[in-house]
Amino acid sequence: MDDDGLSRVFAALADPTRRAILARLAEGPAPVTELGRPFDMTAQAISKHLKVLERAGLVSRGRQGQWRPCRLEVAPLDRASGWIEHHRAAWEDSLGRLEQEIVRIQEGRGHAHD
Amino acid sequence: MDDDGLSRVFAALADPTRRAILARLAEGPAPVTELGRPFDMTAQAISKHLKVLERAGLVSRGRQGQWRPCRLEVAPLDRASGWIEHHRAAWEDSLGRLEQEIVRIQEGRGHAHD
DNA sequence: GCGATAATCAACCCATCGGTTTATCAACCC
DNA sequence: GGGTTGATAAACCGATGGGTTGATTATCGC
Repeated sequence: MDDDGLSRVFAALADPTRRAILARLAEGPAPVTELGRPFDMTAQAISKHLKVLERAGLVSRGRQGQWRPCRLEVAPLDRASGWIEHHRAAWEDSLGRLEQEIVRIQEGRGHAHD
Repeated sequence: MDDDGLSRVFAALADPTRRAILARLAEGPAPVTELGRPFDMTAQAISKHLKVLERAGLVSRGRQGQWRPCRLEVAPLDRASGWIEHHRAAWEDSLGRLEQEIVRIQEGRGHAHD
């Protein structure tokens, strides 16, 4: 995978187990074993998923005795969502321009270059 | 990769080349060669990227003579962005509940169970 | 100190990814 | 028809991804 930040975030989101972990963390911090409980998967696998999420900046981990509580970090989510929204908006705009273009043509002025 | 829709969308977004292609398509439809022009990459590689985007539902392709014009499809972007926003909102809510909890404790009522 | 629990590290397996090269198909132009 | 251009298909390659087993570290409770 590519090592730029946005790519890491999207790649981290591209796995249902990791999305479920994030969904759980959105309800509040939790230690690793609790995060892994719903899944039919070894603790090591969960640990790997958490490392992916951590490298993407989506979770941060504390240390509290023998537990390593995980917290959701929203900043990368914002950047991801921001990228999507930005380009969706650009698409809407280009649709708008196309509409105007059609209107201009229908008004008999041909394709615009004013 | 997992074959559920959201995973395909996020996986498709997890590559800078594909994001650049989508960014270009947000400005309006384009044939394959034009999409590939900015990249130091064979046409076959671009074709593969487009297939990934198509399987994710992010682009649709027409046929117009020897060209295959590609269009951006926003519906999957909406679903992706929707997933993110939904869980970001859940996180804000849980922060809000935590704040209220703290207020309760500071008011000397201990941790709430009323 | 000792056993149990939380979590990670390391090595390995197999499938998929991103890219290439080579070959093929389809449509245009003369 | 024949050559050129647009686009894809197929086979291959090195790297990475998601999962496992086995061993290791650290902390708790007694």
